[in-house]
Amino acid sequence: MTDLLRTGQVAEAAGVNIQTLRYYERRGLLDEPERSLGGHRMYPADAVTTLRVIKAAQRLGFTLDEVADLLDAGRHRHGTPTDSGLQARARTKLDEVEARISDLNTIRTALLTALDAGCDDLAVCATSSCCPLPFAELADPHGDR
Amino acid sequence: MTDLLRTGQVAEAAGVNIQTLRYYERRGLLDEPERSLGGHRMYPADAVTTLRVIKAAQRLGFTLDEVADLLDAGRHRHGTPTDSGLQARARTKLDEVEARISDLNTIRTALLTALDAGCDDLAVCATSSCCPLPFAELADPHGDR
DNA sequence: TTGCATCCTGTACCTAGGTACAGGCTTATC
DNA sequence: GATAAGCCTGTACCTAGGTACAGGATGCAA
Repeated sequence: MTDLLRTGQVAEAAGVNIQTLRYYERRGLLDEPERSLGGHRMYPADAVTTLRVIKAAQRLGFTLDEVADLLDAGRHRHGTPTDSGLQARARTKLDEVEARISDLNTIRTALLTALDAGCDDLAVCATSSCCPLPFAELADPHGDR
Repeated sequence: MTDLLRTGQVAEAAGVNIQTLRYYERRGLLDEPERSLGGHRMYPADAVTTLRVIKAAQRLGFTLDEVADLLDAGRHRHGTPTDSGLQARARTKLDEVEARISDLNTIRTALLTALDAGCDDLAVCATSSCCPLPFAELADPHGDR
């Protein structure tokens, strides 16, 4: 009952779009807030904190699904000693990030090689066996961050 | 007239989906091939090479738009001495890749920090000022490879 | 000539993480 | 009570790089 915030205030405070709030609610990242008699959402102050946590986790490379999981794990653990799985998940994510860095280093090396060799036309390089560019190998361009 | 290939043969040889061939044609990456009397596409053998070049450039981190540009630049230069712009573009791409690596290293450090500090619940960390996780800073999660 | 594999076009769908818009209702201020 | 700002819902759209499907035509071998 104490100082509830309206959608616009929460969005402003957390630095996100209003639509994003509703999107996160749909995705299960944000609890459904109370409503005013007229149906307007009324958020407790800690919704802003939750939003900040979501943004921080995203910056660490977690997808929204993973963040939802993480928040959920934290919530269903009031009383139990510790371990929300955050440690394990962070380790997994660290592995992913390191793999990605390693891929990018491979790409970096290939680009340096191309610069070094003075490659000037891909179509030509592809047929002149002297070009050092790897036209078959190279890490899977598996997208993602 | 010499040994033209059908869609399925080209796709198979280059290791891509048939739909992808048509998609690349629409995007301007692949020249429109000749057609049989009945309207079936008939590709020259070097279409396979072009596809391999496209895939290689993608692995180097170029988007399809950039690859289209690169191929085009190569084509409109039959006769001129050198410089298709590949060198300059490779340098630009190298910068992007290095920036991405640096971002990921920042993320990596943050994850290591969280592991080190034994952080166990994001929601708790966010409110306990002793948590070393950066809830505001950190590189823009700018997506992309 | 039959039959089946291959190919054609057009259109819709997929992931991820949102953003935008239309049309209408609520809240707050004067 | 009027008016403007803010909020509601539902739905469509965006990027990037494809993939899938329906319904019909073609190519090729027996």
